[in-house]
Amino acid sequence: MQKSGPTPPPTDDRTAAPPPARGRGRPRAFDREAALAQATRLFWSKGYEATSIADLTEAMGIASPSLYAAFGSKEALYVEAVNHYRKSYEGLVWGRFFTAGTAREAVMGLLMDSAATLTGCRGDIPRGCMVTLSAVGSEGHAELGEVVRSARASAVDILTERMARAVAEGEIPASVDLHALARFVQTVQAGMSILARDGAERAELEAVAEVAMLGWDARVGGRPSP
Amino acid sequence: MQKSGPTPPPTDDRTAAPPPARGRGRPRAFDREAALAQATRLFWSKGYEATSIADLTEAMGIASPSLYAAFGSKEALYVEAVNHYRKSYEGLVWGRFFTAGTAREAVMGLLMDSAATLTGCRGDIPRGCMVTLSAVGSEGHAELGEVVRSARASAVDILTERMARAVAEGEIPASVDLHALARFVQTVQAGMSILARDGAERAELEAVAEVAMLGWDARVGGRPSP
DNA sequence: CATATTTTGTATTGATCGACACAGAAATAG
DNA sequence: CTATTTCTGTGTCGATCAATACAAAATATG
Repeated sequence: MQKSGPTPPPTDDRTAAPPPARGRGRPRAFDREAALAQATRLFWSKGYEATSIADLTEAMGIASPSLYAAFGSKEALYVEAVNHYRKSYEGLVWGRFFTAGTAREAVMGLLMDSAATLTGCRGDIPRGCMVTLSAVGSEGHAELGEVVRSARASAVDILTERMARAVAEGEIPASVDLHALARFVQTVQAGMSILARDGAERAELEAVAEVAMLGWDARVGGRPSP
Repeated sequence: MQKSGPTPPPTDDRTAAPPPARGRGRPRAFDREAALAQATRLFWSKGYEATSIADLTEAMGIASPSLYAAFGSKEALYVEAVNHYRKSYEGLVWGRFFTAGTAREAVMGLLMDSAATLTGCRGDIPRGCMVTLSAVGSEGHAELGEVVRSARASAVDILTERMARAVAEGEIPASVDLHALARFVQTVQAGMSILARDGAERAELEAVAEVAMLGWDARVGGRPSP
């Protein structure tokens, strides 16, 4: 028995479906991406622990063996859901951040778009940020906690990098504590997720963003830090 | 059979142990308050869903029938735990708020004490605010959601009332949007809980609080809102 | 003392959890 | 066609969930 065959690389990397090559056996009867999107929405609105396999199979329109064959386990499905969330929805919040000409406009755009997106004003999506709210509820699941923690860390990294560029371009004085400023923006955005989940309206969060930008201006445009 | 006896009022109100009158039967072998404190810590750090009865009985040092006899159900125990949390720990965060002479000092004290308390720098307590973090994870438990939601609402009420007093005393111009300002402070404090749960240090949150106070100053001390 | 009342410890309850066995169905390969 | 491979649907696995039944133990009352 020849152990050859174009065995596609054993797919050790999670979250990546092997090239969509159509295999040999019975074809899958459901849309994997659509099912993943439904699972994402469910995890997003209910959290990891509170979402059961029964909830998932009902929302995804498949039976549990199909779920396990396609995604492996509940934890692996959650990891894929987080990645799907980031690819599909983070642009709503971070879009203007990357196109803005100044760091101030970038942060302003981030907070304003957060106010709109997190309150569900961008179509029919759950309230709050899936990654931010995963800070709670992923206790006791080390691997999942690491996934969402690194996602949050990347956000603060992006903020810090953008501000460092602004320093290099002369927009922000070199004396400003960029880490504190990035943490401040992260704090406001994280708080927005909780307020939004609690029912706060878009206009309220926009007013919060405006006050936050006053803090930004005072720190950046004002005198060098004490 | 005479239906008399000094039946203490039927204890319809939850969370209130009837006057510690020693009843007739076998005395309870554990300290109800101490057991409640342990349950509070567990709910606080793991959340409602992720905390099982087995976790609770182990931490409280009792068997499940004793738990149910003393507290009624998991939901009722959680409600008592939230009240215990508020009575025992909210003072660490809100203490200076009520003794401060000005609204600014009150808010500054609130945020600074939050930075210290939420990072566990006030003794051996879990990170983050139990009430804030309950915004997530109490989905699908209507009654519990209402308890923690009203607790959060009372926080923003307290903030607004203090600011209204400051307006009456001339500290804050009447033109300032108090609701937006209260929401801003609530947002920063809520965000701090998430950052703290994520591992942020006290000094980082204090730096965040300082930037937030710059926003306060710009809004309150600055020109009347645009 | 005897009796009533309450708690404790052991052992379960039915329900639900995540995950899977198995056989039939649907496709490709030879 | 037959053989092989893969997916679907039914049914169910052991573990754990929240919540109790039951009887022995411990207190108060009479």
